[in-house]
Amino acid sequence: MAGAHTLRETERHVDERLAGMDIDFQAMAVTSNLFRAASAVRNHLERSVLAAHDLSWSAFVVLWVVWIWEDIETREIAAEAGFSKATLTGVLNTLEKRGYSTRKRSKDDGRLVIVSMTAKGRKLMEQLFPLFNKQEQFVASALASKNQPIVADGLRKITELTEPAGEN
Amino acid sequence: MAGAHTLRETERHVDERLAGMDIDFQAMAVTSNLFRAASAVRNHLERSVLAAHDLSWSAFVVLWVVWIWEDIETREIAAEAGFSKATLTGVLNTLEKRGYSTRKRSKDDGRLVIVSMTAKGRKLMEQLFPLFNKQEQFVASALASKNQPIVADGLRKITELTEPAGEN
DNA sequence: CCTTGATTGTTTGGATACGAACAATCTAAA
DNA sequence: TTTAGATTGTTCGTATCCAAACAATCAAGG
Repeated sequence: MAGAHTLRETERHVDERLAGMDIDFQAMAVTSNLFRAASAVRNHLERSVLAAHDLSWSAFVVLWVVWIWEDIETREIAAEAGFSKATLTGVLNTLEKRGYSTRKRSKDDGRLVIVSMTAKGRKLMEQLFPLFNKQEQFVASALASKNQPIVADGLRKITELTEPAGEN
Repeated sequence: MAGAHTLRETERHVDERLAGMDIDFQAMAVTSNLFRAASAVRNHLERSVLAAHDLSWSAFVVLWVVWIWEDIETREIAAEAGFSKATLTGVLNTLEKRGYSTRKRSKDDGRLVIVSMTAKGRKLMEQLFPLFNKQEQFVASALASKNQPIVADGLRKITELTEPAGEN
């Protein structure tokens, strides 16, 4: 369990504190459960898959994006992975130091940097991702199969609604 | 939109790279959308509600837990809020410095520390939480009302499945 | 009473993340 | 050609977060 108290205890305290305050409890449940789930799943995946390879969460996300897109511009990686370009610089330094990826300047535009995967990086992902997906299956197994698309679509709609247009 | 590419583009690339690899795409969608949504919603709530009061995410979570439970032990706060006791120490220092909460040693057990809210902290939450909940409503409005409990329950089940027994 | 082991909050050291400032580069208008 | 503004990746300073080590306290058994 998450907290030291049961759900029912928590509900009672919340109801007391918020009595007469016109609160949307259903919406509250959606967001609070969203954060708990994301945190729990991230920890689970880090421990069950990434820790053995000493990979941080963001390092794995970057590896994934580069693996899928191959020869991708760094600005695109930042957008896909969902964090700032400052953070990306550090992660790429680490990955490059370990020999998983390489950087080269774009010939068409001297400002851009293109990231590629090394054979070593590709090998890692070919080994790692199936294990990762096995754990994703475990996570999704908490849901009835018919509910999985409903949850996935709902989360995607939430993302689209709340995500600002221009990131970085 | 999240990335620089459309969903359809991404799907095509993913399918190519993972051809013949026996991947559960539905489970992959659940988890990847989970992280995107959590990150987007957190950013949205920080910008739309917390930034005006210069409150970090964890500071708000701690305020919330203390507000709901009143005179709560720090170990319980950490468990409810979902982060380490080391982090909690720093957050409580900040909140105390701003006059939102206070600490006192437990009389029953000299190891424990009890956290209480000040009148100033209570006032802040009474003003802040309704605004916060309004934005939670906005977030949940991405879902059809009948789907909101399905998503909330699904996320709770995912949390229970993946969260380890003893935290901290 | 004394000792051993467990528990709790804090401190410390290191990893991670971001905004702002910066240099290099491109674009477009004069 | 020259100049002014935009864009991109990196650097720098700062904030956040955690695991491990630590000191204080409690509980239990002799």
